[in-house]
Amino acid sequence: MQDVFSKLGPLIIGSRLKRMSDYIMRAGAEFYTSKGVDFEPKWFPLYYLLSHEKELGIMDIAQKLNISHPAVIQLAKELEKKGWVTSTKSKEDARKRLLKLSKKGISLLPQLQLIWDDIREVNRQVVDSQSTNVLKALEEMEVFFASKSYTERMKEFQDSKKK
Amino acid sequence: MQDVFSKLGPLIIGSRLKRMSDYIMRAGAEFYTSKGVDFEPKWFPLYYLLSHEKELGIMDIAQKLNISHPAVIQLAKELEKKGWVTSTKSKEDARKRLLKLSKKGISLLPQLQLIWDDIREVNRQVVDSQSTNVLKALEEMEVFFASKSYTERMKEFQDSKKK
DNA sequence: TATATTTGCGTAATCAATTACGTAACTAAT
DNA sequence: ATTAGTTACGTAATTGATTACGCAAATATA
Repeated sequence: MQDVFSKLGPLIIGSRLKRMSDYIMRAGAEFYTSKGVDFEPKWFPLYYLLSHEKELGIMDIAQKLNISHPAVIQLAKELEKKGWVTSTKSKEDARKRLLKLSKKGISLLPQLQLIWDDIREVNRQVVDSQSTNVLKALEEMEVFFASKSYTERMKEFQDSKKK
Repeated sequence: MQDVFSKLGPLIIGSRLKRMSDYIMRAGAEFYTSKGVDFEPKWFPLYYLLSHEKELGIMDIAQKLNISHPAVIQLAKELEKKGWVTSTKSKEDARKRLLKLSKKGISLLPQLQLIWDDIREVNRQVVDSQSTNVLKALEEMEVFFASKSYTERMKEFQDSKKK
């Protein structure tokens, strides 16, 4: 976006965040491809999460990743197809299907780690270049909305105007 | 996301930006609804752009908004259905279809302005609450990547490691 | 002027993720 | 022990946006 939107400032925080995130995600995808690794950025959160936990149910994952449970099912299906993830029925709770990395999935980890290290490094360059740290800003926003949601703040502002 | 990801830092800038943008956009949608206005946040950039220009071709818009041209066509279709946007064939260039706000679309503007003012106000609260300004951080990122793309920086980092 | 290339637009297919809905298993309350 | 309510999961439909493709008009080139 250009001129017209520069004046908008706070009005379009959402759109601008989206635009930047799209940009970075796309570049990430390119990078996996350039390294000849058949891995997609959208798999990262689930994969990474599973690499740090023995096994997790679908809903647990959905909550931790803050995505819908059908999204988890979909991602899991793809990773199972790759042979990197397996699932077992829980013995304590027959409703639960537990996901975990397969041996093959675990054995891929070191290779991915190298790539993640590179991504982390370039991202760090970004952050280091900034006088205003985007991660810190995000952190602050998250805290801000955790204490009171956007919608609540909207309501309160509305009310305050009426008086 | 929680614990597991907090250590990730720079690695997941993209995902975190996306998460926050989703959150804000969703809240925006809620707000229009609560005000009883039949308007969706995704329409904002196109609508706002057209409110500041006489008329624009599909590709011009796609570039200005940094979205694909089919996306513009789709959005335009929706706004035309609402009766807020009309289109005419360009006389200078028979390939071009020019979009502009209809009278009805223009007459809706004042009402939308009020809502946008409220959104702007709450967004300003966010920014004002921050010791680290998210808009400034985004601005810096945009400049950073404008001077050299993410992918280029990746390549350079790869090369520098080889030596 | 004829031909090749580029540009603007539209449609179709695809993708990633969501909401809505249904079913089965567990839990709580009587 | 039954019943009601909740939770976990799966599928289907929908949404929003993209890429791929094709056509027609404009532009550049021979």
